Amino acid sequence: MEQSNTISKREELIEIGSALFYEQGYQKTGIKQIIETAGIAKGTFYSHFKSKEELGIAWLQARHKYWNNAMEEYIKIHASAKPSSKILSVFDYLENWMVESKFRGCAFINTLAETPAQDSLLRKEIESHKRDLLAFFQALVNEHFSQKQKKARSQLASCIYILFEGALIEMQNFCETWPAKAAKEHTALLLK
Amino acid sequence: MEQSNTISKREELIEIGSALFYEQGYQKTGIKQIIETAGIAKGTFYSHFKSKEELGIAWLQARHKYWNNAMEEYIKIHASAKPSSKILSVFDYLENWMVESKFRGCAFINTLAETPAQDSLLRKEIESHKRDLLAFFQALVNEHFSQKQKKARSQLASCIYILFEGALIEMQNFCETWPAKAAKEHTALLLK
Amino acid sequence: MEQSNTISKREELIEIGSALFYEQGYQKTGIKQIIETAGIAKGTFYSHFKSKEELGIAWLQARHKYWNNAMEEYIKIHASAKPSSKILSVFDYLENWMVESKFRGCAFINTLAETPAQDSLLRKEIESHKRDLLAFFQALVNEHFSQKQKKARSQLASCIYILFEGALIEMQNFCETWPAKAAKEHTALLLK
Amino acid sequence: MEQSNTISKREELIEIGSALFYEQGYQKTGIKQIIETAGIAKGTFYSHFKSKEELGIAWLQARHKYWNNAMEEYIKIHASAKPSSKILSVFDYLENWMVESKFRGCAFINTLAETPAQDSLLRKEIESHKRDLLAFFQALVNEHFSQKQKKARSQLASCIYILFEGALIEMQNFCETWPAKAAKEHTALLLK
DNA sequence: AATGAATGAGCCTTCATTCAT
DNA sequence: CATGAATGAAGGCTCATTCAT
Repeated sequence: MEQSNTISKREELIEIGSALFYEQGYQKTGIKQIIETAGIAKGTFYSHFKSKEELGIAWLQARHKYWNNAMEEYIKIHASAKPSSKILSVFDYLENWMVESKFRGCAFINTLAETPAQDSLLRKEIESHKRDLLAFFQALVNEHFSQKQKKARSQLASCIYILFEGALIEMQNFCETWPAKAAKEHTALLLK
Repeated sequence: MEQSNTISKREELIEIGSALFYEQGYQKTGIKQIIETAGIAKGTFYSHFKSKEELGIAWLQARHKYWNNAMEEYIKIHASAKPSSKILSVFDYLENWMVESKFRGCAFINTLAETPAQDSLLRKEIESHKRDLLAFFQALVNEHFSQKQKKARSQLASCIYILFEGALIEMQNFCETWPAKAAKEHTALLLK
Repeated sequence: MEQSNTISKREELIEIGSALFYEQGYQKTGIKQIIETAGIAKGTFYSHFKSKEELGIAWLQARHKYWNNAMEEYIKIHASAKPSSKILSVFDYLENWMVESKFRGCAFINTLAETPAQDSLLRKEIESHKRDLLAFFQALVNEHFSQKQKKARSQLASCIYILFEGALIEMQNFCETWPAKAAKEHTALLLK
Repeated sequence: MEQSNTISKREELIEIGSALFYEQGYQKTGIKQIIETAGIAKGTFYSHFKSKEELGIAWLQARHKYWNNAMEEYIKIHASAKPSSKILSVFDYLENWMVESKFRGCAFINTLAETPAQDSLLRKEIESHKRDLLAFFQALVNEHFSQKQKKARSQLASCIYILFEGALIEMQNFCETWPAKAAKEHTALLLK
């Protein structure tokens, strides 16, 4: 009964960690700040997570779900049923994201930049998230150009994906929206 | 006399810091490791740089020069005099960079990810470096499509720039070369 | 019915603790490692033992029984009925112990070294165990030299005991068997 | 000038650490307590020692010197020039040590008990200290029984050494002086 | 019995920087 | 110009124990 409207401490810690990791970066955010924000003791934190990295992974996994949901929700509202409309809508979503929130770029790419070790568990989450996004574009492109050859469609999806990623990082760099606009405009041409 | 073939201590520190910052990230690299690698004392470091950030800035400035030189050198050798050839050559340079060195992505983008504060001096260097790269593409696009309208040329340059940035980050993410190839292939179409 | 072939949880914990305490030392072994090895929760541990020290005491008590049994068993097999043979056999037992097992010295002496407080309950177990060993030698010496004076016999037993203890600690230190051999050889002379 | 009557901070830390390590044990003594006793900051400690283990080693090395000096000093005062007198005097030194100070047994054996890892640097110091002591007895035995065979002398020295070590540990265990007395008495017989 | 979240002091170590020498 | 001791906060993490469920 209680349980349904209360979030568990673990989930609360993921939420707190998520906000801090995203805003300040993974490295710069210490366990101390997390537990002080949560108002709990060190040991309590470590009864929920065996390490900082475990919270980091939980963060990225939660963010994966959250981000994808938000994107799909945006598309549902703003795009038509046509796959091309959906693809273009993703670039609007990107622009909207920057404008509407405390935008600090892509959590996954930021964490990638902080994580040199290729075999890090964080890197696994990052790569997996990005593979999903690429697959998302691929599926829509396949639908849009159903009669084209597989290779051509694959190249197109890659290109759109790269444009999306490039736009995302440049918005973070310049704190401006033109990269999203430029990437969208060009993607529109590609879909003709 | 001595001075001409000896690198100054300051420059040596920049070189050491550069290697460590790039490989491990700016945050993860401590002053201690830098001075131990250089074989000097704490105080000596701080007589050359007033803070870690100052070394960070010197690093990015040095890297800006180094990276641009390496790129221009690559173009000089591998591209023809035609601007379109030069542009495409930049994507080969990108691929070659990953294959030939301990590739850890773009030092500037990595540092951007670690540096939330927009007013940070590091951010200024990052933005400046990227503006230069964009301007570089713009100049070549202008030359290539000299009869087109300014706006169209500007959009094209932005698009190529975004493709380049996206390819760069995805190579780092997937540790594969296809993003550079895909971005180059598409850029080739844009230049027709 | 069940009970006869199942070990109780308490005994299982003593066994697990014993192995870890002996191998790693009392201080270095944490409750966490013990419960994880046992596959139980923190609270469960504390429903069986009111403190770490209580488990420590149970360990030493169990070890006392185990070690004495093993020694007596060894003597039964390797020594004749003569008390002198039994005494000398104890030194063989010592050497065999080191060779045949993951030898880490005497659990009691190791714990003594970790336990400065004289009034500690652990210290009581340690002293008691060692008094038993001394009494064991005393009884055999008494039997062997039944016509000698009490004081002389007491001195001899002490001396053999000290040789045994010294050999034990030096085997641990040097990871070699010569101390047992030397102590045995000398004890043989004493018994002539 | 100042320097000659001031002890360096490093030496002061070794002194403080030595007292605490000996009284409480190596594991139980934390860096926190050491720096609080010294009245310095954590970082200061780590500018003098790169780790706790380094202080531990410095402690054992200092104790080696200190203990040997004290023993030799004792012998110089209490023993005659005869090697047998010197050997017996060592057992008096042992008894005196326990009576005159806050006796906690042998720092080396205590640390051995706390240090399972055979390749630990602490273990090296411990073994080296004990080898020295054995060699010390050996030299005196050689002098005393110059006409005996090498093997016999070696066995005798080992035996005296083992008696000494055994007495030492049992004094710590029982908090009584009889082990030193018994070991001495027996050693006296051996030297006849 | 059994669970595991909660505690708070502690673990060893590193951080960037300052400053007297 | 160089040294390295000094700082104090913070780094991630473990400790033995308690207690509501």
